[in-house]
Amino acid sequence: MTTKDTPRTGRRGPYAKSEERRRAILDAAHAVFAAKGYRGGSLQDVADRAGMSQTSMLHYFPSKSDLLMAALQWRDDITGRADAATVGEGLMEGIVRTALYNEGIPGVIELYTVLCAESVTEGHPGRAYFTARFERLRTSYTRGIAALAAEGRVRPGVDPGQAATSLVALWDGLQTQWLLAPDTVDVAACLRGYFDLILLPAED
Amino acid sequence: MTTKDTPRTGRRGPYAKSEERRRAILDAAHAVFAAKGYRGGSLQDVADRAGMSQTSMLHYFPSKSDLLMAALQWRDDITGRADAATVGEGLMEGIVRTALYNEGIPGVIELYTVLCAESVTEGHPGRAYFTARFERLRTSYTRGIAALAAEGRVRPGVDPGQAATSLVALWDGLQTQWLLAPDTVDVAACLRGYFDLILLPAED
DNA sequence: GTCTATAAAGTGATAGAC
DNA sequence: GTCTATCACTTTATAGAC
Repeated sequence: MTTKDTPRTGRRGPYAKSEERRRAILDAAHAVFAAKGYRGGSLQDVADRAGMSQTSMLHYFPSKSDLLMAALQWRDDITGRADAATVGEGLMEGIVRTALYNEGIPGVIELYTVLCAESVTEGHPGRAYFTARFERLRTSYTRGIAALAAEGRVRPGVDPGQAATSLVALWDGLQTQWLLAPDTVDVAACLRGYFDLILLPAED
Repeated sequence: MTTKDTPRTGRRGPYAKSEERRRAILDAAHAVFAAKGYRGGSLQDVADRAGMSQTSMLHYFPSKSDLLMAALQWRDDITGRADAATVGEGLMEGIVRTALYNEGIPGVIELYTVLCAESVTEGHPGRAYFTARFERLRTSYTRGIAALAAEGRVRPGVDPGQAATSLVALWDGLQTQWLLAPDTVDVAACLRGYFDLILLPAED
């Protein structure tokens, strides 16, 4: 023991507070990057919103790119829990339900739309993240559509891989148009329309 | 005559040079904004690429946002001429041909993809431009699909407006995925796949 | 029209007191 | 852990000589 004893019950105090701080920072980073993009949003903007100095914030996330990656991962953790709710649900039902839910949280859509396109620019720290995300989505949807095809529920001539890529693209593109014209574009209806095209009417 | 005479044949000299300069600047701006986005690209970057000082450049375009709008308009003028070539061609043929052509000029796709998403951020000067562009595209494609529907060439149940929105969204989303994984994503094939879904096989 | 010089503000990041 | 102070740099934009 080089320093004075630490009471057992107090151990988690600082950890809990530290976690709370991290959470506040990530929440602020999410809002700032969604509204201004990664390049357009500054550490000062995030710190102001989180209610602390910019240097204190850097104690938790040592660089701006660290903060971006942490914000993206954090959002994944949250939406990952929501995705778990789709177990047992059909591919189409899960996607349409999520699209409807997303209309209530435009900040999340804005974050992904803005950062995704920004990530294709020179030296953007989010590029690997979005590349991997797209690969994962394409693989997942291809499996889902192939499973439906095995049940004979997919229109003949539809290629599962191509339909999966198209479904991801359609969803993202619709969200972009929706952000610019929310009263004109109906994301969920268009996605349902696409499923109506690739799926055959139920047999029973 | 307050100053010395201007020879008639020399009149267009300075205008021609000025136009050449403007063109070089717009070309550089296009490349820089495509590679780094509007917020990520600086006036110095553009000036360096155009081969002049940053202040000289501001003589032609007095502010950064002026430069962005001019670059967008300039590209419209060029692609507008290419679009004129689609007159008399079918909607699908024109779109697929353009998509194939675009694969050869990734910088153009990058510019639109990056700036379009960036334009939904706070106070972005390109927002009105992209909002108007989407409205124009949706209207144009809706007309094209409705015309095909009138000929009985569209699958029953397909709504022209919804299909037009979806077509624009699909194309944009495919280009984003293509920029991140050009060897995996086939934009033209997916677009053809969508037309196969909404169009009926030819009768003859 | 083009330049140098510079203003005026903001950037991400570091040092070190407390 | 949190702060002030500050570094080293970049940003857009202006003033004015030539």
